[in-house]
Amino acid sequence: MGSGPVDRVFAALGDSGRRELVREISARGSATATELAAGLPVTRQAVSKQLTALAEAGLVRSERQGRETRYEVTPAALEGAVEWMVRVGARWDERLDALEQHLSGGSRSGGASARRRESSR
Amino acid sequence: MGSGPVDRVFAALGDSGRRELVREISARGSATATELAAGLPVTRQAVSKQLTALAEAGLVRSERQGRETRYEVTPAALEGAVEWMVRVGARWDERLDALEQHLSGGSRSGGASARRRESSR
DNA sequence: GTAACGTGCAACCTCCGGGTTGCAGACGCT
DNA sequence: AGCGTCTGCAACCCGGAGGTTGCACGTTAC
Repeated sequence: MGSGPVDRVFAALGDSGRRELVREISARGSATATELAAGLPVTRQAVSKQLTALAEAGLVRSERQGRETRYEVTPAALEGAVEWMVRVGARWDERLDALEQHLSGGSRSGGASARRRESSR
Repeated sequence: MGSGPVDRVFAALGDSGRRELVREISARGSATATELAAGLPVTRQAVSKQLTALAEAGLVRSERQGRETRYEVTPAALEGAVEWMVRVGARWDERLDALEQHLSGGSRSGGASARRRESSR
């Protein structure tokens, strides 16, 4: 049923704290548990535990460098989740087109360079 | 921070049971709480409660017809979630291209016509 | 060597969300 | 009207997830 990797991704992203972590790591490029915990009202262990969960979901990747463990996002895991959403939506094609336009700001050639960073809130 | 509508969508989709409900409603086109509960090992009230949560997240829409309340999916709410994922991914553009190819089976010209309905399970 | 930093593991606590039971209110049918 | 069905609301139970404290191990700096 839903025991595939997609399930883990959704479950992992279901928590706002973990989402915040992913977002923060994505913004910094990479980060350690201690670094992330410094800017949060929680303990390092809590962050570490969440990072483990995210890693098991395939959303982040841990890499030990010396005495610290750096984490970086691995967006590949999101593909399955997106696909799931696409399957759920009935007439999605038009929406996907609109989404491309919306995200790329009108032209898909620029790509990452046109990436905008304005917060959604 | 993450108090936007996107947060609710992710939180709602974070539960496998709710995901299953969305999936089932999407497959049937529309359904009632009692109908859905019939094929599940849970009570009608449980389903109803989950449907309420999904409705608050904007993923489904309730509409009362006579004495029964039918639910149908509203995929529009997923856009924000997808956009969030896109923002998280750094070099996402190539992945998005690959995703389009993957989803549409190679050609995006057909659009809705190329939509596939084979279940993933 | 030893002190300081960063990490991982384990036990414990607490709270919230999913589920259930029970009941009362709508609506449809005859 | 009277009965059966579908629904919504409220109170309650319980397991698990997120968080914390405490400690031990590896690593870098002095």
